[in-house]
Amino acid sequence: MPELPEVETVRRGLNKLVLGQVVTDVNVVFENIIVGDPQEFVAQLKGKTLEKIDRRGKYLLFRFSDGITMVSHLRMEGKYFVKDGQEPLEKHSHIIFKLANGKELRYNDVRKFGRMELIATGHENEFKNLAKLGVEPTPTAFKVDEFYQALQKKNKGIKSALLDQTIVVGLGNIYVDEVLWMSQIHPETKANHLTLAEATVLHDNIIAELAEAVKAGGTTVRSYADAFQNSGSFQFALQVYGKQGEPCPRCRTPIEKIRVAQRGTHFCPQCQQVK
DNA sequence: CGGTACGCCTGGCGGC
DNA sequence: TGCCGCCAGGCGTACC
Repeated sequence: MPELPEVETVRRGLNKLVLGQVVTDVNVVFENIIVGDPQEFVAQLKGKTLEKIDRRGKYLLFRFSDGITMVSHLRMEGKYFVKDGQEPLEKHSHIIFKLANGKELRYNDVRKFGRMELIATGHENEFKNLAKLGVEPTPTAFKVDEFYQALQKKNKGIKSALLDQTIVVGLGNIYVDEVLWMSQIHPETKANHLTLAEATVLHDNIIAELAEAVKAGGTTVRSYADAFQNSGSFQFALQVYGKQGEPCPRCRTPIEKIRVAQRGTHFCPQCQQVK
């Protein structure tokens, strides 16, 4: 489900709902969600206080007392709900954190792709999935000249390069199609063929687009919901994602859908041409 | 090393 | 209506 704006929206919601709560027990219904030994996972978290929730790229970092961080990735369909412990369990709730106030933080994931893992706070970069992440898409962390240099080293399509999270984090299949359309760059253009001018436009659009989507509470295409079970509203701002056959908002040429890097890819064949 | 293909899962939808 | 194949916002791993 989620790209950076959706993960950030979930993070903000959870920070309002469960901060300062003590975990009294954890019920692991589907063990494959947990990386490592599920019993150890439960034992480590019992009695710990949730102090805050951070985010790195699309990963949520739950900061518990005693230097424990729970790294949680929602992958395609993961969601967190906060429910009263009395309420019946949803069909796809796989990990249930019981809280001292009688509520439960429930992790729900139809496709069971999400993963959770405990690490030592401050040692994030010893975990290679976190260590390989690129910069956050903010004006302070994400610099045009570094972006351009990184693209020069990538001998693959720009869409694939932006999806792999090693240059800049946060873009997924929806927002990458949107920013490439905004920047008038074909998704199969080799990353190392972009000019500095093109990279600059793309850089500015990535920052602006993700910030706008965060402001809108994310995008709901299928099933995304934040911690309050609200859906976002940014789907109303999408220009090309899911718009195949509809006229390009810029030139009226019908939007096409093709497969790039094994992903459904939407673009305007007139405005976005391979160079 | 860097690049691409496939597996992980369930459910919804369109076509027959 | 029922079944089947395809598709889905992501990542990690295996293999070249």
